[in-house]
Amino acid sequence: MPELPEIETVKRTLEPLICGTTIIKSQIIRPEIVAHPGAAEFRERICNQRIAATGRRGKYLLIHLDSGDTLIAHLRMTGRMLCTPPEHPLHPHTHAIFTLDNGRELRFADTRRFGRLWLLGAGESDDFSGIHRLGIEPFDQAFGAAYLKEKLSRRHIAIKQGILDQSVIAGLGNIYADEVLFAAAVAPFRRTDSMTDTQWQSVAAAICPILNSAISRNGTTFSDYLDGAGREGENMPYLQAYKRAGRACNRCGETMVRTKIGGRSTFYCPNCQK
DNA sequence: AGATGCACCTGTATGC
DNA sequence: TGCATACAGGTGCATC
Repeated sequence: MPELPEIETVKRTLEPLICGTTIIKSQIIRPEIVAHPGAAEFRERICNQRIAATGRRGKYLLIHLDSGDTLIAHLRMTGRMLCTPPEHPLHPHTHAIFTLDNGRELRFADTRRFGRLWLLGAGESDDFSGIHRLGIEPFDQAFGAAYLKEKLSRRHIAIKQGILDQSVIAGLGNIYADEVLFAAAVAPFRRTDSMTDTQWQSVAAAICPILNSAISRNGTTFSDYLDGAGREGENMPYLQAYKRAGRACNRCGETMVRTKIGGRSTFYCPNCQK
C-alpha cells in the first residue's frame, strides 16, 4: 500500500480517534511482527500508556506516548493500522490489537506480514527500525533540485531508482515515483549521471505537488490500503502514469508503456518523457 | 562502495 | 476444475 501520502493520511485520520486515550489492554497475536523489543516486553510496556500525538517520518507511522516512548509502525505493502469499534469484524490477518479506554480498538493487520512494529523508549537510540537511514523529507525547506543533484548525479542509476532510494529522499514509492517522472516529463530509465539541470529542476519541482494532491484525496487505494478510520483513498482516478499502460498519454496522446526498472513495474510515456 | 537480485508472505489474475 | 506462473504499494541482505 502505503507511500508518504497514505501514511500521512493514516496519521491524520488516527489523530482525533486515538490522541488522549489510554491503551488499557494489548494483544500480540503474531509475535514476529514485533521487531523491537521482544513481543512480551512490547505488550507489557505499551499497556496503560496514554497516547499523546501521531506523527510520520518517510513511510513510518509514529504514535507518541506520554512517557516519551514511541510506537513505530511500517505498513510495507499490505499493512493497515486502524481504529474501530470492537464489534467491527476482525480482518483475518490481524496481528495486534490495542484496546483503548474510549471503548475502541487500534488494530494492526497485514495480509503479507511484511509490516513491522517497534516500541522505542524515551532517549533510546534507534539503530534498528531504518528511520536512522532515511534521507530528507520532501517538505523540508532544504529539499530542492540542488539537493537531488548533489545526492544522485554522481551515481550510475536510473532516475526512478534514485528517487525511490529512501536514504536520498524519504517517502516516494513505486506509484508516486512514476507520477513524479511523468509530471516532470523525464524518462524513468534516464541515468542520473546524464540529467540536465532543467531536468533536476523539473523532477524536484514535481515531488511536493504530486504528494500534496494525493494527500488531499486521502491517498491511492487500488486494493488493500485503508486510512486510520477504515476508508479508501480517492486518488486512483487521478493517476497519470501508474497502471496506465496501453492508454493514451494525457499530455501528448501517445500510447503509455509498461516496463521494468529495478524489478518494479514502471509506467511512462515513450514520447514526451525524455 | 555501488549496483543488482532475491527473499520475505499471501492473495489474485491469467493461461494452459 | 486444477495447476503453474506472474505479479502486487517495500525493504534488507547477500553477492558480484
